[in-house]
Amino acid sequence: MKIKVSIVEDEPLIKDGIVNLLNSSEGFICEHTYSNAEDAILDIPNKKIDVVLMDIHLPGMSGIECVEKLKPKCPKTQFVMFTSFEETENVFQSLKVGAAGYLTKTSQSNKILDAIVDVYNGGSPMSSHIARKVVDSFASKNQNTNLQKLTKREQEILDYLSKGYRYKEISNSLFLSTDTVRTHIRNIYEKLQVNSRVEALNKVRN
Amino acid sequence: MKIKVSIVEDEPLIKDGIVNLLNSSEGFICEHTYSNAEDAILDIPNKKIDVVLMDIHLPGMSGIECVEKLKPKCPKTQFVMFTSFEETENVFQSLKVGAAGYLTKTSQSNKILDAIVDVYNGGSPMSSHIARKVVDSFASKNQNTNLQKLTKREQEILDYLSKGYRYKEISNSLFLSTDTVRTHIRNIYEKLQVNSRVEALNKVRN
DNA sequence: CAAAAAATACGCAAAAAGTGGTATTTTTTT
DNA sequence: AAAAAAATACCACTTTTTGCGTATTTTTTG
Repeated sequence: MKIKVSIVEDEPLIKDGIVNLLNSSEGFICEHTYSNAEDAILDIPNKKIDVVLMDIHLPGMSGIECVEKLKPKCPKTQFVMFTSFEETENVFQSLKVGAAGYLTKTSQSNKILDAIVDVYNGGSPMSSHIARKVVDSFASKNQNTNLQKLTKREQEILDYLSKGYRYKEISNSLFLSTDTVRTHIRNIYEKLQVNSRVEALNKVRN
Repeated sequence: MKIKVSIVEDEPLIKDGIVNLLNSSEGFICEHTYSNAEDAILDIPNKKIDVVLMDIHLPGMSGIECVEKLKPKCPKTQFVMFTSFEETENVFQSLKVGAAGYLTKTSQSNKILDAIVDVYNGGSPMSSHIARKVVDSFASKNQNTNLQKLTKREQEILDYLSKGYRYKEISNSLFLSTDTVRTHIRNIYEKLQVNSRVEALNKVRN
């Protein structure tokens, strides 16, 4: 089984280079290529492509937008961004909209093939620097200063609020009177400077 | 400038091995070690450690919890998890609570030193497989099937709900009657099978 | 063009949430 | 031991949300 690869790249030299590399390597096949995002969006959903190499800088629609549109239509297809330099912010954005990894255009042939096999097997090829950005973006949400203002009990009750429980349901769950629950909630709102559940949750869930 | 490293590991053989490796390598120094999470929590905040190697499986409190407690107190210190095998779920959890990367205990000496330098320089050493898990966890939030059930207008109104707006505030913002807003919200709840704002938001915000 | 979907709107009633005041007991901190 | 903070509880009142029914106009789709 060969890995079916497509490439979206406007520079013919680079595109042809990659196509040659793929078709002359064992285990890869590249039959469809596109020189802009618009064409790719129209055609890729009709082919069953395993891996798409996507240039970030394209004429017209960017490669990032292109992934954003394509990924929902082809959830099984893996997208690997193809960048000139290590453009941290762009790569980061790409991962957010559904790309699985990225490659720099200066990579050596074997690195490129490795990366394609890697995404195909469920990995995310990326530098450790980008990896850190990604890790940070979902780790930071822990030490929430607003949450720390609340007492244990208040945090517990807020947790029930976040599940959509009613006062009565909370009081039953915690064996308290509803009035006590109301008091706690009033204090929570006071501390967080809000006047409703949703606002309170927004304050603690960044 | 040497990189100051600490290690939290209950197995003396492994711990001593690492300490030896570090102190006999150029650019590293390891003066403080701990054989359990509790001791580490008490002492590490007092030292200015650059990188902590943290075993996941410790007697008593786990290494994951240990990072969770320590990271807020020492935001500049980088934590690298130290695992026996590639335990995907545990590593993933560790990253969530503040670790920057991980190492397997079977790594070769030079890989270990490389990883320490890497985190110290702002990278996140990890396999491409773990990287994918991390990427997925923050990318998935896009094609939310529940959100897709809603019409444009309904999504727009849900967006206001998510900010804690009242019916009146929403209708004023959109130049609608509050009754129309109510109807939309009723339909949103119907489609999402919920009976309150918070529940609706939970359905679309995974 | 006909049918379906989406967006608009009104009314009534009940349930839930939010506001304000007050107070006692338990736990923690100084 | 005294003071402060946290957890508990009750009452009265207002505002907001939710539930259910119905209906017209506009837009989209087959």
